[in-house]
Parts: sequence; C-alpha cells; structure tokens
Amino acid sequence: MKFDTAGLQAFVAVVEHGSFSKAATALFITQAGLSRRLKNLETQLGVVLIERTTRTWRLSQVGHGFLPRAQRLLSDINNAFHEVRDTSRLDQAEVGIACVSSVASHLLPRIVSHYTQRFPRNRLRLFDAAAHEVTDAVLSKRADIGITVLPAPLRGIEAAPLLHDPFVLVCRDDHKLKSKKEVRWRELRNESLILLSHGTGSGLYFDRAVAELNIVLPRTYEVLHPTSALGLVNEGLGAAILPNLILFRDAYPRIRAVPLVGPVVRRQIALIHPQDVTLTVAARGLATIVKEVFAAWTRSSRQARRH
Amino acid sequence: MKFDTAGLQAFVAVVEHGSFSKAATALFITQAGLSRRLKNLETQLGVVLIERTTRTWRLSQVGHGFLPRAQRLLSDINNAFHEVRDTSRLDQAEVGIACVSSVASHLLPRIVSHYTQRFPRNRLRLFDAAAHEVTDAVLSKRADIGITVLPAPLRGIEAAPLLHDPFVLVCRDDHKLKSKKEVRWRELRNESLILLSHGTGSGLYFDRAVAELNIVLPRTYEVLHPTSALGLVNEGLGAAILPNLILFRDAYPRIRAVPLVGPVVRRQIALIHPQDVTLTVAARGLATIVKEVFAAWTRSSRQARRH
DNA sequence: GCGATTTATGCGGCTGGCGCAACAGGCATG
DNA sequence: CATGCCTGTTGCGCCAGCCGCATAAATCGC
Repeated sequence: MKFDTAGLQAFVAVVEHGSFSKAATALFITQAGLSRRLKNLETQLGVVLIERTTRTWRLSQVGHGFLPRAQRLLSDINNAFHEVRDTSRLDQAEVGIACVSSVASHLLPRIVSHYTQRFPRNRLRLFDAAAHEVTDAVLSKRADIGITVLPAPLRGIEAAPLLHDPFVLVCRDDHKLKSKKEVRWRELRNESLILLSHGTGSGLYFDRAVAELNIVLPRTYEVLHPTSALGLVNEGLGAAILPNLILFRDAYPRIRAVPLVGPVVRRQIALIHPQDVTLTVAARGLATIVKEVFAAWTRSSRQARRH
Repeated sequence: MKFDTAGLQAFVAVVEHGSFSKAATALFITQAGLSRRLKNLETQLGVVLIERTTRTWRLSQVGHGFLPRAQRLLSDINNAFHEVRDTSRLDQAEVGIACVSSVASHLLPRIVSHYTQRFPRNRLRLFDAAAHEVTDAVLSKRADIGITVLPAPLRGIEAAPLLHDPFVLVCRDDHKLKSKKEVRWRELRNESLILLSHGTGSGLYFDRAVAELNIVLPRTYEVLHPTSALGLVNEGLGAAILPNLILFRDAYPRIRAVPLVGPVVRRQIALIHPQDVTLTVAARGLATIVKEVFAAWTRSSRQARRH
C-alpha cells in the first residue's frame, strides 16, 4: 500500500486556498495536475471528498470529516521529517547561494521567502554578484549553489538549466515601436539604443550573439547595470535591449517590453553547483525550491504573454 | 514537498522483520528495491537511520529515535485511510472471489490472510470451483473477480495474466528420474504415468498442448483431481504430470518435481473481472493483493529453482 | 582462506505523473 | 437568450523515477 500524500496535500490545499488554481500554484504544479492528484486520492479512497461543478465546489460529507484528519496527518509528517533533519545537523543548517544580480533582485526574494518558510531553522547566506563571481563563489565553496548565465566557463561545475531568458526591446509607452507585437533586429538600425556594456556577463554574451547576426547596432548609450538602462528608457532617451527577466512588472509603469525576433536571442539561466561534492540536505532543499520557483515563473510569464 | 511513505514503510519493515530480504518480501518488492527505498528516505532526511555492513545492521542514534515516530505515522495514515473507506460504504464492504481449486488450496489462503489484515472490516466470499465455473461466477456477478486458467473462453471478461505455470513431472524420491535436472517429453514413453482426465480445466488444456507435440503418452492412470494424483505418486504407482502450482511444498516429503522440457508446456493463470462494470474499491484492493501475492510467489519459486 | 549469505549497484524497461492544450459546463452581462 | 469569460476536466505525449534482474562487494562462519 502506497499512501498518496501528494493527494492529501492537494485536498487540503484546495480547501485552504479556496480554489483549484491557487492551490496548484502554491504546490508548484499546474491546475490540471492538481485536479488529477485529488481525483486519484478520491479513487484510492473510493470516496468523493469535494463535490464540484466546473464553477463551484464544496466539501462532501465525508470530505468535511476527513479534512481535519488530513491536516493533522500532514502536519505530523511534516514535523517528523523536519525534526529529524534538524536534530542531525544543527551545524550544517546554513546554506549559501550566489546569484547574478538580475535574478537576485527579481526572483531571489521569492526563493528566500519559500525557503525560510520551509526550513525555518536554517540560515541562508546570499551573494549577489556578477556572472563570473557566481562561478567563483561556487567553486571556492563560499556558496553551495549558484544561479548564473550559461555558458558556464569552467570545469568542476555541474549545471542544470532553469530558464531561457529572451532579450526584448524595452521602450517607453510613447515610443513608436511600443505597440508592435514583435520587432525584428533589422528594424533597429536607426534607433537610439541603450545596451549593456561588454564588461557585464549578459553584455558579453549578448555581443557575441548579435555579432553572429551580421548586424551592427547603434550603440547610442552603453551602461553597466540594467537598472540604469531602465532609468534611461524611462527618461525617454531611447529603447534598450535587455533580458526579459530584468523587467520588474509595475516598477516603471510607462515601460513596455516588445519581443525581439528574427531570430530570438536568449540567454540561458542555470543552476550550478560543484561537481565533486554532494550537496548538503539544506542545499538540496534550496535547489529544489529554486527550480520550483523558476518553473512557476516560466509558466506564469508564458500565460501572461498569451493574454 | 513529497513525503516518502514508501521509505517509511521500508524502514519500519526492516526493523520489524529483522532483515532486508524479509522486509522486502513482506512489502512485495525485491530486496534491491527495498534497499533503494530506504536509501532514498535517508537521503531525503539527510540522516543515516540504519547503519549497515553487508552482513549486519543496527539502528543509528537518530534511527532509534525516529522509529516509534515512523510507526506512529504509518499507523495513523493507515487508520485514516481505512476509516474513510469504511465509513463510505459499509454496505459494499463485501467482495467475492472465484478461484480454480489448484490455486484455491495453495495461494488463496495467503491472499485471504493479507486481505483481512488490510481490510479487517470487509467480508470476503470465496468460491472454489472449476475453470468454467469461475468464469460463470464472474460473469453473473456472483464473484467480483476470479482467478482461472486461460484461455478464458468468453467475451465480457477482462483478463490480466498472473502467472505462467509450467507442467512438471512429479515423482517419488525412489523414482529413477527423480534426480534429473530436467526431463524431455520423449523420455516418458515407457513410464507409468498419472494424468488429469479430460474433464478438468487444466486437463483439457494439457491434452491439447500435448497433442501438438505429436507424442502419445501412456495413460496408465487418469484422475479427476490433482490431489488424488499426488496420493498415487506417493504410493509409488508412477509419476504424474501436473501444473507446478499444485505442489504443496512439504505436504508429501518424498515427492519431487522435475521440470519438463522440449518444449516447456505451461498453463496461463490469470485474474479476470467483468468488462462492463468498474470494480468496487473493495474488489480493487483484493485484486491488488492477488497480483502482489502471485508476483511474490513467482519470484520466490524462481529463486528456489535456482538453488 | 573460502564458501555462503546479505546488502549494494549498474542497467534496462516500464509505469505513473506531469504539462500542455483543447474541451465542457456555469455564471454574468447586455 | 446569446455571448464571452472563468474554472475544472480530459486526451495525449513525454519524461523521471522506480522496479526487477543480474552481478558485485563485503562480511561472517567454518
């Protein structure tokens, strides 16, 4: 007999969040997946826990009785697992993550929040750094894992891809290209452009990629930090080409992003860790959360683009 | 976070049974599988629960503390799941199984014992019958599921193979063929043979198979029931050809089984159920247990043959 | 030492679960 | 009453993880 704890979590999450979709997001899966988990549990139990139409749902008689029990069960298991983890390595319960700044400012907060919620007793060390510094930090073991831009140049590093981050055209809402569905690189020849300078990690990668397109872009402005670029755009000094991940939704209400195609140029964001040592439990937990947060973000941004 | 209840079961089972292999058997998996489950759990927890050499093991400090907790957890989950199942259908908590007698006398007890242990509140109806009666019982819904010999002749029946049961030569320990590793059909021409009569399910099937071999076997004795055949063999009246499954280990200490080859003739045992209705929860539980018991028996008999 | 016994591991196959996308049923708004 | 939107369901294809098998490795008894 295999007990479907995932199903239990689904059941409890639906009730606690009040909706399938919200519960799914909280569990880092799609709504479809959650629907199936719950169904499986119900099949296994031979019982309907939640009576649902396509639009509303309510607990069944049995479900109502089972809910507190399920909650209790889950929290028991949770506690048991965590206590075992904690008792064993109070000393190792510190984990470091190095992260390129573009991600650091955007997704890292979410990661941290989930991590501290799930491992309340562990301490988290954060390194916000440029791409090559991230690799250094991981290799020298100052950080357990890192989030950086591929290609990761060094041996001794294991990398797992997290996200393809396309470069997009960033412009203010009064820019002539703002309402296009997509812009081709060739259309940018006579634009006033703000680019990242060669010094930065993404800048270097970007330059190489553009060189292959046989296009010379006007380098009207060149900045070291993406946020400066956003500042310039906001002042109406031109359009910038930046990785999509940089854009904080709502930070600059007047700023728009337009996909750049022909071809799409992306940078690859990846999770890296040393090859030679196995990760500590704390680090593995963190890595899992990183992957989940990125997966969820990928999904949600894909959805956002569609609407 | 997905909780590894299978790992918990593995851990507890090892301690309770005192050995990996025994625990594995009890959980209906191989020793290798169990070893991996435990390892996975330990990795997930970041803790060694059982310190082991290849030959001995003992609980680690942490494992010792965790054991009662794990047991408690499992029994809680168990109870919760079962109570929900039970509350929902006190009326349906009765399940019938029809079974050919060769299996009934041998494996059915094991199945029943596991079932009542796992579903203590459910009642079990047993039909011990000949092959065609089993099919009848299932079709007429007198039984929820059946165990019979293929080919199952009828439509409206869904069959899942359980076991290839080879015919073997059964002889007493003073028989001249007793110590051969295997016996070819041709060698039996001048033996005194005890066969099942055409009337029985396996007998019919057996006759057809033998006819295809272009061999005429001496029908010295012909009996209706396998146990009678065993009795005759035990009296030294000849050798019998019977499905392997018939042999109760240790029932007749002087009786040996020798594989019959050139070619191997098998009968196929299968689990059947009606095609048109979905099984009740109770019936599905029983079906699962049937499959597990057969799988375990297949493995153990294969091992036994190897040694 | 050497065989027997018990756990660990590399490998291949398969199943279950997931995401995706299309669908279906309700509810709101006009 | 029609139309569109919102939410849960379902078919499909894919992939990771798990299992069994075979074999290795390690230890104990003799």
